[in-house]
Amino acid sequence: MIQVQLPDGSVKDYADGTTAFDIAKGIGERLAKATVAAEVNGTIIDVNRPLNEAPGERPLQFKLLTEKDAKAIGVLRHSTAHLMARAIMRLYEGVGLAFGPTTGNGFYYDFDLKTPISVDDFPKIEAEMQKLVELGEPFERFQLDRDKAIEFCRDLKQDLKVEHMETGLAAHESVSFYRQGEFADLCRGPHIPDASRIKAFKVLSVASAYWKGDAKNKPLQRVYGTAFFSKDDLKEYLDQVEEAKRRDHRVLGKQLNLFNISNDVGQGLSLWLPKGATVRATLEDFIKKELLLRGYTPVYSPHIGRVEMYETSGHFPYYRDSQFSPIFGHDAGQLVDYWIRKINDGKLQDCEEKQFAETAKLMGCEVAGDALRASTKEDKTRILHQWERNQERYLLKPMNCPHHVQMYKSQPRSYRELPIKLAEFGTVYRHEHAGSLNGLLRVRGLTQDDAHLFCMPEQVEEEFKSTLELVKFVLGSVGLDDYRVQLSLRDSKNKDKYVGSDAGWESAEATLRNVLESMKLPFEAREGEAAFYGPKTDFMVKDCIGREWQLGTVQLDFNLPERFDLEYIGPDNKPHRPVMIHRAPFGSMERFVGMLIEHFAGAFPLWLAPEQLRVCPVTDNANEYAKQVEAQFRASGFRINTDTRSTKVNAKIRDAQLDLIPYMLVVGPKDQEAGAVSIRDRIGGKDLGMLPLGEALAMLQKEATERAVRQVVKSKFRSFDQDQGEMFAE
RNA sequence: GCCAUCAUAGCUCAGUCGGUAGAGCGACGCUUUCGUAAAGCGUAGGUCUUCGGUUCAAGUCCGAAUGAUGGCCCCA
Repeated sequence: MIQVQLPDGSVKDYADGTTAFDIAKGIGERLAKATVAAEVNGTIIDVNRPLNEAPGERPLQFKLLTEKDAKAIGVLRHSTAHLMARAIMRLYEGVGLAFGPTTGNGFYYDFDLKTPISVDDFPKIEAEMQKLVELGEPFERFQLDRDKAIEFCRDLKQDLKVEHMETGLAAHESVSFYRQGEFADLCRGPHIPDASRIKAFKVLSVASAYWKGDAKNKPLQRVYGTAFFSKDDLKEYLDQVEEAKRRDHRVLGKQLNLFNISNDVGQGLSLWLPKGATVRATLEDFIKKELLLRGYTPVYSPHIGRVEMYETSGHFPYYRDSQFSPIFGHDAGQLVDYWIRKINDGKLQDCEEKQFAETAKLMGCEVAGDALRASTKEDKTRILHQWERNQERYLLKPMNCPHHVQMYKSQPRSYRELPIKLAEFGTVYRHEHAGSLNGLLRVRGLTQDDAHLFCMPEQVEEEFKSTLELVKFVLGSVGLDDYRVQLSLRDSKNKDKYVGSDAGWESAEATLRNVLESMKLPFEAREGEAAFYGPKTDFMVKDCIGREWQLGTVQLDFNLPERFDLEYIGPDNKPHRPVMIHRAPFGSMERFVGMLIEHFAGAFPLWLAPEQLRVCPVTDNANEYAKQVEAQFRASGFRINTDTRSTKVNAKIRDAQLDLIPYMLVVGPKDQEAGAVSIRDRIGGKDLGMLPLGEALAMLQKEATERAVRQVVKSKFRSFDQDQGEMFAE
C-alpha cells in the first residue's frame, strides 16, 4: 500500500504499482487524457511510473500536471528534443548523441555529426519529426546497471554517452534510459506519455558548442528547437521573437542616434550620443533626487585604485582574468608580474628566466639579479613580490565598494551616524570576453547606480526593506511593475564556502525572508546561490513583450567589513563591526537604458524622450512664430526643436513620427492668430486640435512631471527568456 | 577566449565568369510656400575594413589581422 496526499489535502491509499495515470483515470477519463506528468514530493515524474518507487516522505505529496501547468511544458520540450534526435538519426549516418536539455523557451540537442546541418535541412528534419509524432509511440523507461548500460551504449556506438557514464555518472549504480521505437537514449526523464502529445514544434537554429562546454573537447553541432501544446502558443512565441528583433536596441540606437560603439575607441566601450545621454541623464537626475530624500549622500571616487586595495577586498586575485591588466608605475612592472605568475604556475624554464632577468635589469629593476640567484621558487617569488609591492600598481576600478569602504574608514564612526549611505554613479571597467559583448547590454566600461549602506546588524532589516522599496519605486517610474525577486541563500550543506558566522547568516537570511514576505513581493528562494560574502536578492523584471531581465540587486555583505576591519563605536563604548548593503536599483546605466530602448521600442515616454516636442511650421512664413513657441516651451524646461526645412508639413510630421517624438506642435497662421498650437500625438497619429499656448504647456508639463507611461501594451506572451544578466553590486 | 558566418557611400543594400563602383534614403544647393506620414530638379560623397599573396588585371580568388553578428564559455 502507498499513501498519497492530493492537492486538496485528502489522503488516499493505493495499491503498490499504482501510477499517476491510474490515479488520474480514477478521477476522470478526460483528466487522464490531459495529464502530461505528475509532481511527487516536488519532483516531476512520468505518469506511468509506479508511485512506490518515488523517494521521500509518506504520504506522497502528489499533483497531476496537465497542459495548463507551467512545469509541464519543460517535459514536453525535453521529449521533443528526443524526437528531434531520433529524426536526425534516421536522416544521417553515424550520429553521435551528446546532451539534449530544455532551455528557458525551448530545447537543444548536441550532436557529433559527420556532415554539417544547415538551415536548409530544417524542413527535412521537421518533416521526419512530424512522421514520428503521427506514429504516436510511447516513451518507455527502463533501468540498467551501470556496467550493462555502458555495454548497451557501446553497442549503439554512442561513445559520448559511454564517456559520460564512466566519468560524470561514475557514482550511479544504475541509470535510466528512454526508448521510443528504435531510438533509445540515456536520460533521467521525465517524459510525456507518448509522441502524439507534441502538437506544435519548430527547429529554430544551429550553432556550435563543445562537449561538456569545454573548448578543449571536440566541437559538436547544437540544434535548437521549441515545442508547445498548441499551434497558437507556438505562433505566439514566434511572433514574440520577431517582435524582439524589431526592438533590437543596437539597431534602434543607431537609427535614433542614441549611442555608438566605435572601433576607434575600443570594443565594448560605449559612446553616449547627445540623445542617449539625455535619456541617461534624466534617469540619473531622477534617482539622485530620490536618494537625497532617502538619506543617501553623494560621493565621488577615482577611476583607478591601488592593486593592494583590491587584494584586500579579495577581488583582484579572484577576478584577475576578467579585469584589465594593472597599470604599473615602473617600466619593468608588467614583466616582473608575468615572471612571478610563470614561476607560480611552474612553467618557467631556466633560459627564459635569464632573459627575464636581463630585460628587467635593462628596464631598471635592480632586484632582478637577486631573484635569479635565489635558490628556491619561494625565495624568488618573495624577492620579486616584495619589489612589486613597493611599486605603484593601479587597477582600472572593477567595482566601487573598496573606494566607499575607504570613505567609511576615513574617520572614526559612532553608532549615532549609522546608517551611512554613500551613493555614486560609479564607472567600472571589466575585461569581458570579446565574444560575449553585446551592444549596451554587455560592455567593458559601465556605470552602476551604486550605493553602499553601512549599518548596525540590528538595522539590517529596516535598511534592507528601504532599499527594496527604492528599487520598487524606481522600476515603477518607468512603468516596470511586473517582476519577481530571487532570494539567493547559502548552501546549508556546504557552510565552509562562506564567510561570516553561522548565527549571522541565519539571522540575515531569516530577516531577508521576513522583509520579502511582509512586503508581499513574489520571491523564489534559491539555496546555494548566495555569494560567498552574503545573501542577496535580484530583481527579475519582465518587459512589455514578456522577456525577463535581471536588473536591480540588493546584497548583504559580511566580508568587506571584516577584510577592511571596519568598526563603529557602539552605545557600550566598544568597537563593533558594521554590516554592508550593496545595492543598485537599475544595475548599470548601460544595461538599463539598453533594456529600456527595447522595452519602449525606442519610443520613450514624454519625461524620458530625448527630444520631447518638435514644432512643425506649416510654411516658412510661420517659422518666426514657431521659434517663439519653441522658446517658450524651452524656458519651461522642455527639450524641443523646430523643423525649419522648407518642405511640406506632411514631410515634417512624417520625420517627427519616425524619430519617435512624443508630441508635434503644428503651427501656422491660424495658430499664430489665436496664440495657440495644434498638437499631434505620436501615439496613433492623433490630431488633438488647437490649444491655447498656456493650456498646451500645462497639459504637457503635467504629463512630464507625473512621469506618465502611456503606451506600453502589456504583452500576452507567457513564455520568456531565462535571460541571465550581470550581477552588479559586489 | 573558442566555433561559425559576415565586412562595399552617413544609413539600407546591389555589384554575374576576376576587366578598375551602382541604387534608394540622408546631406548640401536651387525651385516650391504647402494644415497632420515622403514636393521637383541638381550636386557632392568610396584607397570596396586593414595588411600580405596569386594574376597582365582583385570589391570579386587565397592567407593573416581587426571588427561585427549568432552560439559556447564567463558574468564580482
